[in-house]
Amino acid sequence: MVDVLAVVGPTATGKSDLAVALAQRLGAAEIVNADSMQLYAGMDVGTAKLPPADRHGVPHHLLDVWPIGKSAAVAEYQQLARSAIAEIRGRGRLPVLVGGSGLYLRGALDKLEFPGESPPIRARLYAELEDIGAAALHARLATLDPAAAASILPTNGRRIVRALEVIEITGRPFVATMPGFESIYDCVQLGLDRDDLDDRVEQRVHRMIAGGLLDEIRGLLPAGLRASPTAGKALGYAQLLAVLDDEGAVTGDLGEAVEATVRATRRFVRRQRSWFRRDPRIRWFDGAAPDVLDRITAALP
RNA sequence: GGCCAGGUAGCUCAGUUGGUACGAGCGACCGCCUGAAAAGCGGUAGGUCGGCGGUUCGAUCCCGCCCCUGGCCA
Repeated sequence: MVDVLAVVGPTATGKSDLAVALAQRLGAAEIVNADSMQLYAGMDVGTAKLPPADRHGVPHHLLDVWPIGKSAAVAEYQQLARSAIAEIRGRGRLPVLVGGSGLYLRGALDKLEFPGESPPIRARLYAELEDIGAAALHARLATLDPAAAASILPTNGRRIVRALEVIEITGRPFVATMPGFESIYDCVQLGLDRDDLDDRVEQRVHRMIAGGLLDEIRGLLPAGLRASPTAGKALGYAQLLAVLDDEGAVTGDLGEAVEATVRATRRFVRRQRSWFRRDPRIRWFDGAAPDVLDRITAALP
């Protein structure tokens, strides 16, 4: 058997349930979350976090570990994931990474090293971005690090800022291209997809609303969900927040917010597909096939 | 039945005082992504400008008729 298994793919394909079933069938397996939003405590309905009852006794790691106000960070996740993996393996059990956050997955599994960060420097750069615009910052990046500038579009303020930040704190060029697909573990990545995702996404969003997403958001308001740099930008949360006031009263067009969530989620599915599509190591399975589990176990080494 | 507004990209709408449609947002498709990644960013494809006829060198824009939609009046 391998060091670690990963169940990846776009949202709403059934990864969570499948992973539990797989863990049960394999035995001695534990799940490690690789979903950037399920890391947040309190975001349950809107992130489709598996309720404890549906985990069927399979231990889950890295759920609910970050407070709402925290800014998410891949590098931190990388640490958490790797130590969870090490710990599980240390007990002689198999870690099964599950999630659709592509960069997080690669951060956990692959030879990726994230340069440090400096909140003050970043804050200053963002202020400048606000001030002089992305094009001007990009011009500066071009003089400091032509290679990075060449691979980052002049309109992408966010990445330009990060590149300048890294250069400033490390004194070295910013490596703006992803490395090849090389894992630090002996691992197998199982990709789950299905062609009825547009419908499933729509149904799921409506189910979330029916399942109390609005109340969940209201409950997170005091914790600072609205001001939160990451959590408040999550699919569904951002769109609904836009039609809720600080008391949680609906002040806008709720129906439109729901539709916007569906659209944004479908777009997200597309982005996830184009991210995962490039990774030649992923072995794809049709999540809609009734015998996915059999097919997957049959394909395992 | 009469009056008014409107019929332009898959959708919602700009626009052309008659001379190759600058179209926009959303959607679709494709792609990028190293500490916010459910975020951020880029590219491409879509239009007989409701139909028919007329005026004109030329009509999506003018005229007539017709069809459709919404509203008002009766």
